[in-house]
Amino acid sequence: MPSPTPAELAILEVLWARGPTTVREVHEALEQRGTGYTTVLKLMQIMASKGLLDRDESQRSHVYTPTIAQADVQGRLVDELVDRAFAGSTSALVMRALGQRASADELAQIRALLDQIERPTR
Amino acid sequence: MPSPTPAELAILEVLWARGPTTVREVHEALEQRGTGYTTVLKLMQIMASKGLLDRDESQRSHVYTPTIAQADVQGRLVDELVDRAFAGSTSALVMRALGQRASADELAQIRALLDQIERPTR
DNA sequence: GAACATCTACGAAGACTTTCGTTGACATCC
DNA sequence: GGATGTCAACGAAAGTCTTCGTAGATGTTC
Repeated sequence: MPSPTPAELAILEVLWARGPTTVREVHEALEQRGTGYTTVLKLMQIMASKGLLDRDESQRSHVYTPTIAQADVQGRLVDELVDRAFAGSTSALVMRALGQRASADELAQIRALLDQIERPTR
Repeated sequence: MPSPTPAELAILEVLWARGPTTVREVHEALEQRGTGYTTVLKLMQIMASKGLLDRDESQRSHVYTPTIAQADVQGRLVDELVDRAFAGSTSALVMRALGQRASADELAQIRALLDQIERPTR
């Protein structure tokens, strides 16, 4: 299954947030982007044919559902970036990200995650 | 300046590793990919016209140099991914990355970085 | 200097992504 | 049941990315 393109990702975000959704609803959610209705429709049809979405045609307005979890897609995209731009080093990516846009709160969150990974609850 | 495409990034990696380089050298470095010589040449010409590379034409074999630092490109790509797939949350990306492929060594590295960020040397 | 190799330049082709206009089917409302 | 609105389907267009064949210029070798 291919990774979603940027426009596909925007649609997936809506579906992940709302659950099974019609084209109309997705289009309304993406309105600020200015993408037309038929554009969203076409993209979702393509995504269904790629296997990124499931389609329920029992109603006149078809209802679409993502076939992949958001976490899986995020993980895949992270892996791709690590491989393409960080020579496979996850820590290199993390350190670049932290050095760049991390607030104190975020740093604390990450420290907590490290604690949790290294000292798993029993 | 636009972000490099995947093929452009592969070329940039060679240039960052070797410094100013001819097309021939880049092509040889990318040989395992199977990309032809003229493909690499064309890409590097396009990159020069985009401003991603500088070109020294004083020799018959032109010598190319990146105009951007690797760290800058990595930072940009991280920012783009954070915006596209993590709703702008750097820590969400970091936590996804850590949960996924981080070895014990890498976790220790990151913990050290956190220490350094939060307790800067004076 | 003729043959050969190397290099740049150019154009074009194929794939993919995103866009939307148009059409026809279906539903709803007076 | 005719007008209006909503929907899916389809085709096509424009843009980008990647690829490479061919041609012409320049250098090298014998």
